Amino acid sequence: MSTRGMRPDAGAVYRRYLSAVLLHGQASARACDLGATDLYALNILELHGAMTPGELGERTGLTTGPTTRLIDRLEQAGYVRRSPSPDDRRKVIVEVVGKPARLDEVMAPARERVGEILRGYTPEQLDVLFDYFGRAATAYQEATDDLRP
Amino acid sequence: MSTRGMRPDAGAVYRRYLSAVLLHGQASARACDLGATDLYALNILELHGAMTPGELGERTGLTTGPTTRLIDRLEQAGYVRRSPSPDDRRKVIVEVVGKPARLDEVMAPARERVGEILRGYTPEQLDVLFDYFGRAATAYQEATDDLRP
DNA sequence: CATAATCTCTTCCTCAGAGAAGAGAAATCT
DNA sequence: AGATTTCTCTTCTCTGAGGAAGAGATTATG
Repeated sequence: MSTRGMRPDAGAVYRRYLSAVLLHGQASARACDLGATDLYALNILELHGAMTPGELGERTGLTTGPTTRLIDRLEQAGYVRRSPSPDDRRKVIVEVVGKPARLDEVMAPARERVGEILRGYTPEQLDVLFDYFGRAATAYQEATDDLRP
Repeated sequence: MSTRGMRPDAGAVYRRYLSAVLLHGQASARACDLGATDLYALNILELHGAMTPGELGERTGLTTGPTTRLIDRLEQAGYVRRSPSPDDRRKVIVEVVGKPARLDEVMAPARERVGEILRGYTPEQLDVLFDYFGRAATAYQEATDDLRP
């Protein structure tokens, strides 16, 4: 790739990168029979930490009924655990107890390939990359939060 | 990903980054009422270019019936166009005719934030980042292809 | 040619997942 | 204490996506 200044195809490169990452994520979810909403909720729980069913329902956009059954599915599959809230006995805390093993397995080839790529960079270049990863993660997280109406 | 020799939290940083990107993608799709499979198919068409319903069905893992209706939905919404194959009159070519405007709109805040971040790097650092984007896109694409059984 | 294979599309059926409404338990407010 | 509000969970219903089987059209094969 030609990399001089702000190259004119920067947007195209980034779009292709984003599409490839998204497609791989979707394909991975499919490969381990995880429903779209279920993985969505798992991602939320991993990024924001444990929360109540109410908040999870709000973030997923589901009403209380589907939220309960969503948590049932995740709990059944062993990805999530319900525990009583210490300060409010009506509430329940939902926390991730283990990433789907199958998902890790399915994503392993991609991780290996990315690892291979990263090993090709110098420590200084890796500093740049991981600086970007950290900042971009926050940026996407904020942008996602802003999407909630 | 193997993170030997890198900063100890490299794996965690990368996982958070990946989760944030995936979650934002899912949230964006939701925000414009695109079904998970529909967006999946659109991503495939964008990354691999025009193809026949048969190949699209193979890549999405759908049988012919659902594939036809998937294309119907995308065509109805104006994202995709059917045209007859010139060399085989049984075949149909499905091609992306326009990215969902609403999706672009929904993703704009994230793009703006990422653009802001990228503007903070020197040209040399941008070289590293876009070199990575290009390589990683190919890596994820290959890993996704390997997922197909 | 005639038969088989290929490709898309249609039809019917099934079922997971989402909404609505309400019950029960617990906290909060007079 | 009694009343209201807040949470979670249950039940019922329904929409919509996906699978199976087959029709129609076209191409390939013997």
